[in-house]
This record gives sequence, structure tokens and C-alpha cells, in this order.
Amino acid sequence: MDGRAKSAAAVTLAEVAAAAGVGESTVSRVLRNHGSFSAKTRDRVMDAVNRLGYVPNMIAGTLASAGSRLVGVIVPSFSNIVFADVLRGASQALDDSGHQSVIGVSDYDPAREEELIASMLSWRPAAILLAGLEHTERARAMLKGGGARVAEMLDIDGNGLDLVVGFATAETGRASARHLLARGYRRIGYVGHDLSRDTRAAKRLAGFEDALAQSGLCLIDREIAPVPSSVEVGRDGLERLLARRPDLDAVYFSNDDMAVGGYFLCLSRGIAIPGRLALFGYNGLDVARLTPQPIATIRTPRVLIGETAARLALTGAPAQTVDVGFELIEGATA
Amino acid sequence: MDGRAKSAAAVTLAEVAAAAGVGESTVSRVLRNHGSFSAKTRDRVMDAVNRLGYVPNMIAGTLASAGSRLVGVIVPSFSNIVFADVLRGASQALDDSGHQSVIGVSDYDPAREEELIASMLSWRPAAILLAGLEHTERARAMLKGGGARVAEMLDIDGNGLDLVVGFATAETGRASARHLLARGYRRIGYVGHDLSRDTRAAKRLAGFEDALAQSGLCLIDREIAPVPSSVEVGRDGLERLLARRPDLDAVYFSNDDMAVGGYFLCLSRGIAIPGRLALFGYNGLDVARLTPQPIATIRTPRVLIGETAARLALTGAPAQTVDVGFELIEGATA
DNA sequence: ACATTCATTGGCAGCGCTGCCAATCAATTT
DNA sequence: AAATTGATTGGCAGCGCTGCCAATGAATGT
Repeated sequence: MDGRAKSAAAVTLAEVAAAAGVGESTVSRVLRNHGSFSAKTRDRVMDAVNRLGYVPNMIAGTLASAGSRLVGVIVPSFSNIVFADVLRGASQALDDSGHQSVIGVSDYDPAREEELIASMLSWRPAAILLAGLEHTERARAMLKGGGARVAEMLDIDGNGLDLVVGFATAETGRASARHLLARGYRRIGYVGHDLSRDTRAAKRLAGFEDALAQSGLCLIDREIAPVPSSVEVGRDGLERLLARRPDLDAVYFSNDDMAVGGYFLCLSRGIAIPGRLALFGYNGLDVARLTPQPIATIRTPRVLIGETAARLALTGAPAQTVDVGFELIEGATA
Repeated sequence: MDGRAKSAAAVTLAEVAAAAGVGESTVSRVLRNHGSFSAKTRDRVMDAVNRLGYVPNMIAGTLASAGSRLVGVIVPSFSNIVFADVLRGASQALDDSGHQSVIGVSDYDPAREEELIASMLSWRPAAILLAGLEHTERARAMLKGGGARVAEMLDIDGNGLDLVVGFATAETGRASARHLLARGYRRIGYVGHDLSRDTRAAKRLAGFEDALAQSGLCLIDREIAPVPSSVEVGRDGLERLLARRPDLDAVYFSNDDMAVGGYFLCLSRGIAIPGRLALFGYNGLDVARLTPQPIATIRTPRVLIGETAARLALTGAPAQTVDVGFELIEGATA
């Protein structure tokens, strides 16, 4: 009719009330199925709602009732399936309880995370879910005083603000190292990505080196690319590392994407796995489980973490730390 | 002090105004940097803001100004990097223009998508971004009258509601078929996933078969699993297909995840690629580009699609369809 | 027949902020 | 010196809905 995107002003609850011949509060009660009303009234209201195509205005409703059903979720990246999994778990729990998620991507940047927290808080969300325990000072202050529940996900190595749902990150690194050591590998290298931003990857590496040190060993060499992780970075990283240290017998990767890249390099080069070189990843991704030789890795319950964090945050659970654990997958590459 | 998550009632603009000794509208003007005010006033206001830790309430602001900076984004799934890419593009453009994205996952279910549209519309978003052109009748009606810009992404084969940003889906299937035919493959099979839900995969297959038909050929056999796509489903699907038709010389997969699964099967079985069997995927994923032999596939500009859709929707561009095209990657598996 | 209970219902004051308009005051203009 | 201009500023009416409370009328009890 009009050609414009904005149609005439939206139908309001008052108009529905007038059309149905009842009071505003009655319409409100019927729509929220809260309080009492007769069946006849309900039918009259619903009829008017459908006839007018009424869509409730949550903005107004939230303002009036001082309590939003929005939940802010901040993830470091979308490129990594890990966060997609966490989001999936959280989304599920959120949807089930009638909440909506407002999502932000921090790009592994604490300053950006801080900005996102500020702008999310201005929507007065019921809760904010974040990755990790590392935040700027101001971010922590805002979260503490923001009136929203806070859930920090994935890592439990440190002090949380409110709810913490994850697993011992450094311990995954230690477990990985112990596994390689138990299998007899001694000349171990590391191929990783930007550690200054990905603090959890840094914690894993620290745990890994810690366990090596307990056996009187250390990493023979490391190849760290100052970019986000990817299959390609893993492949190229391993290539450079091997060029420097052809005597390596095992490599620990910063995650499975990287490890798959390394695995592909070995396939191309005909490097025997694990005979000539052992590979160890992190995450327990699908693709790493289905390579001709499943990659040795640590599986983390990511969907569960998202789901648990969302559920606890929305059910008024007391502040607590939940350790969901992790699982070492032996695979066939180590 | 209190132990409860909800702290004392949040600071309001009125309190800031009182603390700064100015009027409410002045605070509002300073905070939004809109209208005029003296430098001295600005300092007084900002000082009070910082002192009280004031966080603006967008809910109230949006209600008062009748125009939200929220944008709804509905994706079919989080498990598929494709949508993560689209989201990344959209998120970026949204952030840059000061908008927030509210995200929902439809799980490839039109009814669920309809629900999500209804609940997003109740937040009076500035725009709604969706995947594909297929929606329920009621969903289309709500979107038309919802007062929000609508951008349908990824596919342009059909009629859009407002903005459409994507590429010719069926044509990707045709291009894939023509490529295989040009290379001399004639005994072609298909390995796919749940087509009833993933309508774009169905359109690709239709285009593929269409091109085969034009050469007087047809698919020799097909193996379709009624579940979402994954590396595993691709591997197992190819295994079953080959068991039935060991005479196949090429396989078209519903996407790259599936194709990578098929590729892994061939590696494990020692099936020569492309000598004995050619593989063709769809999406142009990173992992498919980095396998020892890069997988033949179609690369789609997903991040660009998300970014373009968001930008057009927020800049008041007229209703239009934007074809961003796609690119056939020859790879080494066909 | 009159008091008491209870399910329904409507009225209306905000929720915290923005938009509009009028008021104020110093700087210019005639 | 009176008038005009323009930059600042405060007041206040909503935005659309919910929460509270009073009003209504029917049902029940004594």
C-alpha cells in the first residue's frame, strides 16, 4: 500500500482493550495469563488481539515491571566452534525459560569486552554470560554493581564474580603433558596461536610446561603465530617447527583446529603418526575425532557449560563454582 | 555487603541531574552528545556520572524515543560455521553502527522461526535478519507489518519481503554438476543430510539434478540421512553409498562438512581421489581447503552477506535484492 | 435477610528517559 | 539604550505497560 517499511504506529494494549470492551489491566492479565479473568473475557480479548494483530511491546513491559528477560552473552569469537557450542547450550536453556539472548563478540579483546558489558548493562539484562575469568578492572566493577547475575564460563582457574562454570584449564594442559610423557615422548614441541589474547590457551600451555618441568623436562621448541587459531596456522606452524627441530617426537597444539592442520601436514609429507611424530590437540572437535586417525585431545563439555551457566543464572542459584570436568581422548595420534 | 546479586536500585538520570545540580534534560543531552551545552556543564555532568556509576537505561530511552537499536538475527543453527560467519559479518556492521544483536536459533524449524520472529518483534527491533526466503505464512505477515526492516540472507532464489542478500542457490548446484560433467564424470551419486529442513541444500540438489538432466543424465544413487550435516554423517553416508554402488565415479555432497567426512573415508580406505572417485562439496570452508588435497567446492561470501544485510537494513536502503555471487573452487578432488 | 468471601475487573500512578517548548542570559545589532 | 539573536537550560508530558488497590457483583454462610 504504502511502500515504506515502517507501517502505521503499532497497535497498543489500550487499543486492544477498547476493541475488546475491557480495561487495560484485564488485557494485560489475559496476555500474561496471570491473575484471574473469566473464559468469556479471555475469548473477547484474544479475539481483539488477533483481529488487530497486536504485538506486545516488551520494552514498555520491561520498563514497567523492572525486570527484563534479556540475557547478555559475550563470546571472544564466532570463528571457533567452541563458542558456538557454548552459545548453543546457553541459547537452549534461555529459550526454554522464555529469555532472549543479546550477543556480543569481544574478539578476545578485554577493552572491547568492557565496552560490550557497558552497553549490555544498559539493557538491564537478567544475567550476563562471559567466557573466562579475566576482565578489566572496570568491567569487573560494572558487573558487580550491575544488578545482573554473572556467569563466567569455561575456566575455573581463578576468582569468579558470581557463578563460574567450567573446568580446570591449566589441568588440561598438565593432563596432556602427562599423557605424552607416559607414552614415552620426550622431545616435545608446541605449536600455538596468539596467546596474549587467548588467555585460556596460555593457561593450558603453562599447565603443560608445568607438568613437563615436574619430570625434569621442558619444551624443546615452540612456534607461536600472533594470529587467531586456524587449520592453516597449525599446518604452517608445524612446518616451521619441524624445519627447525626435525628431531621432535611429539607436538602439543593450542587446539584441535591447529592440530588438524598439523595432521594434514603429516599426511601430505608422509610423516608417520604417531611413529615418527605424535600430535596432541585440545577441544575434542568432531572433525578431529573423524580424521583417519582420531586426534589425541581433551574433550570439554561446552554445550553443557553454556546450558548450566544459563540455567543457574536464571534460577537464582547462589554464587558458586561448578567444575564440569573434561575428558582425555586417547585418539590414535599419540 | 548484602550477598544478593541485585544491588540497590540502579542510579537514575534524575539522581545524576540532582547530583550535578542541573536539569534532567541537560544530563540527557550531555550523555547523548546531542543538542548544546557548555563545557563546564558537561564536566559537571560527567563528574556526577562517574561518581555515581550511572549506567543509562536503554529500556526507558528506547520507550521514550520510539526507536530501538536492537536488531534481531535468526539463524537456523550454530553448529554450522556458515551461520557463524554470517553472524560475524552482521555483528561487525551492527557494532559499528551502535546496534545490538538479539540472536535466536530456529533449528531449521519454520514453526520455531515463527515463534522467534514474534518474540523479537516484541522488542521493536530496528531490523530483523533471517536466513533464506522460506517462512511460514504468519511469519511473513508479521515481518511485513512489524515496522522493522527485514533482510533475508544467503539465498536469492525466490521472492523476498524487503532486502535480500545472497546468491543463486540452485545455480551453485548447477555449476557443481557442470564442473563434474566437464571433467568427464558420469556415474554420479549424492550424499546429503536432512533436506526437508535445510531448504537451501534441497535447492542445491535440485539445481544439480537439473544440470545433469540437461545432459541427459541423472544421479545414479543417493544416500540421505535425516539428521543435521556433520563430518561423521558424510563419512558414513559415503560408506553406505559405495557399498551399494561401487561403480560410482563422483559424489556430490550436501556441504563441505559432509565432503570432508567422505574424504576421510577415502583416505582410510585408500580410495584414490580423484582417480577412483571424485568428491565435490559446498561452502568453501577452511578445513576443506587445507586437506592434503583441497576439496572441490563452491565458496560463498558469507561474512560479506551478513555485513551487507546489516548495513543495508540500517541505512534505510530501499527494498532490493543483492546478488553477491559465489565462486567455484576447483580443488584437487575432482 | 444481612454479613462475609472471593473471583473479576477497571483506574491510575508510575517505570526512566526523550522531545518539545518556554525561559534565561550574554552577546550583538541598530 | 532598546531590540534581536543564539546558545543554554529546565520543566514536563508522555512512550506502552504493569502493579496496586478499590470497586463490583455473585456466591456462600449464619
